[in-house]
Order: sequence, then structure tokens, then C-alpha cells
Amino acid sequence: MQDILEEARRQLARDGAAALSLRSVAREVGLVSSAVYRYVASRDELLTLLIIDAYSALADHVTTALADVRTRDGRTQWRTACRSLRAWARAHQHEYALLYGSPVPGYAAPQDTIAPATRLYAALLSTVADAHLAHHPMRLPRSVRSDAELVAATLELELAAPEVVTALGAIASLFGLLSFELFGHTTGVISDNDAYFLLQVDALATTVGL
Amino acid sequence: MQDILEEARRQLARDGAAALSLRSVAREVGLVSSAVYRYVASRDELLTLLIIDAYSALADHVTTALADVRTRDGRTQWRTACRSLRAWARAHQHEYALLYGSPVPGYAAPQDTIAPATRLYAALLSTVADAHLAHHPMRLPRSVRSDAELVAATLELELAAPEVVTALGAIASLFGLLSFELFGHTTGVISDNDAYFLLQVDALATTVGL
DNA sequence: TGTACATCAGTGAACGCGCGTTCACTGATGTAC
DNA sequence: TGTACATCAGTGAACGCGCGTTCACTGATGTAC
Repeated sequence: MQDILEEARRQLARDGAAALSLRSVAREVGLVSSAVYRYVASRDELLTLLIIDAYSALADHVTTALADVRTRDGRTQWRTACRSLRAWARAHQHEYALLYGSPVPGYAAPQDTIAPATRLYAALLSTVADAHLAHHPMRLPRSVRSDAELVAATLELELAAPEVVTALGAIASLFGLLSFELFGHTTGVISDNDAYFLLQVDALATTVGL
Repeated sequence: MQDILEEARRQLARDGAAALSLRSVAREVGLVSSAVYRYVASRDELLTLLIIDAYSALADHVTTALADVRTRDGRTQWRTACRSLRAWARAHQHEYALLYGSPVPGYAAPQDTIAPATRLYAALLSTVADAHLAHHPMRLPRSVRSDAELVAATLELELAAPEVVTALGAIASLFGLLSFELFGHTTGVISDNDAYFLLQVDALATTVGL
């Protein structure tokens, strides 16, 4: 089982989710194709395992980066989280694409992927938890307000609704920046992706009130 | 040729790029599979045609929406552009995924896709062209500054480098928001996607100085 | 201590599927003298 | 006006490929009496 997962991870990293097949995993691991079904019910289940795996690895990566900086400064934390997120994404492009790119056609993500996915958001939001937003002229519709409050409650964050909304916006921006870079939309436009990313991350920190 | 493209568009819209095959297009259009090669050199070329097509359709959509509002107010323009972008994306999810989601494995976008892709960015940036950014404490590294200046020059925009950078950030944010929504990352978090999107779009307008 | 049985990982063949691409060809339409 | 030839859209068969999944099976290992 360990072998199968390892090989599947390797193939995902090398060729992407679309190219992942039970048969080639079996082949590489020295089994006949049908033997894999002793361990995994279907291709979709394998994919689910890999997705959970990737979410967890990413969350671990960011979490330990945050633990390592040992600072109480929100901006530094935010910067650290963003940089480690980007580092992981660049090192695991296919995994990133699997998690945050186009949904795999015909595959419906089961409930089990939610919790590991949430860990990253929790880590990111925690870095802005002590941001002091001078003033929020943001008037929230009831629906959005209650969503935001639910997020804060679920993640046990001491943030008011407008702050949560702002922070969620910053997270979406972050993934927008990453997806643009990793999916090739900055090619020919941005020459220095490192500097550009850091600049934007700092701008987001400011927007968020850090 | 027209028929082939139409059918390919239809299959792309229905099943996504991954499921698009020359054989099924041929079948549906009433040709034998090899006959398609009289019109299209390979599957990749067909994909390229569809990508160019989609970029153009999207740019058209946003451009005409902008032309229709007839306002000189930047914020209204920005809002209009964002809303029409989102409307198109929601109505053409697979096309959106093809353009802005994970890159198709083994497919390298040729030069021909750049121009049509640029039209949208030009339209978006034009809406912030007369934004007045009170003050930009942004210190730009040389590399980023020259990239930004090149963008402004290429698109013939009267924007200083820091403003371009801010605007590009807003565009990335926009796509981050859209991708999150369309790729299912707001499910269970945001209940009222319409309101949430508009709120964030307005926040971006403010950030950008509109 | 030895026999009978159950468990279980892995095998091998098969089903049925769809794909991209090539190639020699037919047969209708258009063109040139 | 009529014949000879060229063009060109489309055919049909084939190559070679890989896939997910099922199913009856073997043979080694472990367990119970």
C-alpha cells in the first residue's frame, strides 16, 4: 500500500493528474494491474488519497515555516506564509494544479478533502488575526456577514466579519498571483517573478491592515 | 471547417478540454475520423483554435459590456468589466478552465494565443487608467519597474509603474476570486457568491484608487 | 505434533472501450485545350 | 462542344496504443483443533 501511494505520488508529480493511471502505477510497483484493486477501490479513490495527501503536505509546509520564524509580527508571518506557499507550489506544480487548478472532469471531491484543505486557510488567516484595520467602511450584506462570522467561528479566530472578508480577499489574491505565475500567464510580462510576488504580497499585507 | 469548429466548441463547453477528441468531433459532424485531418493538422492545433476562440469571445464580451455602459466613471467601468467577466466565466466554465485553469498536459500554447489573451487585460487595465492613486509608497525594484513600464507602453496606457503594478495585482485578485468560485473552493464557505464577488470587486476598486 | 481449513496477496486472461494518426483509395467537380 | 487531366473532399481499413475494471484462479501463510 505504501509502495502504491509512493509511486502514485511520483507519477502525479512527474506527469500530472491526467496522466495518472492505475495500470502504470501497478506496472512500476511490480504488480499486475488487477492487484492494485486489493488496496484501492478505483482510480477516483486513489486520486482522493493523493489530493488529501497534497493538501496535508502543503499545510504542513506552511505551518512549519510559520512555526520556524518565531515572530509575533503579523506582517512577517504573512510574508512567511506566502513565501512558503509559493515555494511549495513551485516545487509541486502538478500537485498545485490538482488542488487549485481546473477540477478533474468527472471527479467529485468527497467530504474527506475539506478538512485537510481547511488547514492551510486556517494558517493563512491566523497570520492576519492581529491585524488592526484602521476603519472598515465596508458595509456587508447580511448573507456575506453571516458567512464571514461562520468562518471566524469555525476557525476560532477573533476577527470581525469585515476583517474576515478582507482577509479572504487577500487569500484569493494570493492564489490568483500564484496561478497566474504557475499556469504561465506572466510569461513575457513579468521577468522577475520573485520580486514581483513579494511586492504584491506586501501590498496585500497593507490592504489587510498588517 | 465551420462545422468542425462549432462541434468542437460545443464538446468543449459540454465536457471540457480533456474529453475533446478529434474522433468524436468527426463522428458528430458526420465525417470519418481521418477526414478531419483535411482541416486540422492535429488535436493540438484544434485546441489552439479553440483557445484563441475563447479568449476572443471573452474579450468581446467584456469589451461590449464596457462599451454599453457609456460612463466615464472608472469605478463603474471596473465593476462592469468584472461583472461581465464573471458572467462569461460562469456561462463558459470549461472554457474558463481551459484558459485560466491548469495547463493542458503536453500542450504548449503557441504565440498565436498571446494577442487574443492580451485584449482582455487591456480592457481591464483601461478601466483603471484614470484612477488617481493618492500616494504610492511602493518602492519598486528595477526589474519590476521596467516590466511595469513595458506593460504600460505596450498597451498605450498613461500609467506610472506603481499604478500598473497595483492594477496587475487587482487583476490577479480578480482571477483568484473567480477561480476559487468556479473551481469549487467557496462551496460551504460563501453562500452568496454574487454579493461576495461584488463586495470584493469594490474593495479592489478602492485599493486601485478608483 | 500434525492435519484440515480459512485467509489473503497476487495472477492472468479477458471485456470493451476510445484514442491519434497514417495511407492508399474513390469519385465528383472544375479546368484547359 | 467535347475530351483529358488535375484538384480535392471524403472513405475505410489499419496500426499501435493505453485505459479501468471484473473474475475465476493459485499458492503461500496463518490458525484451530
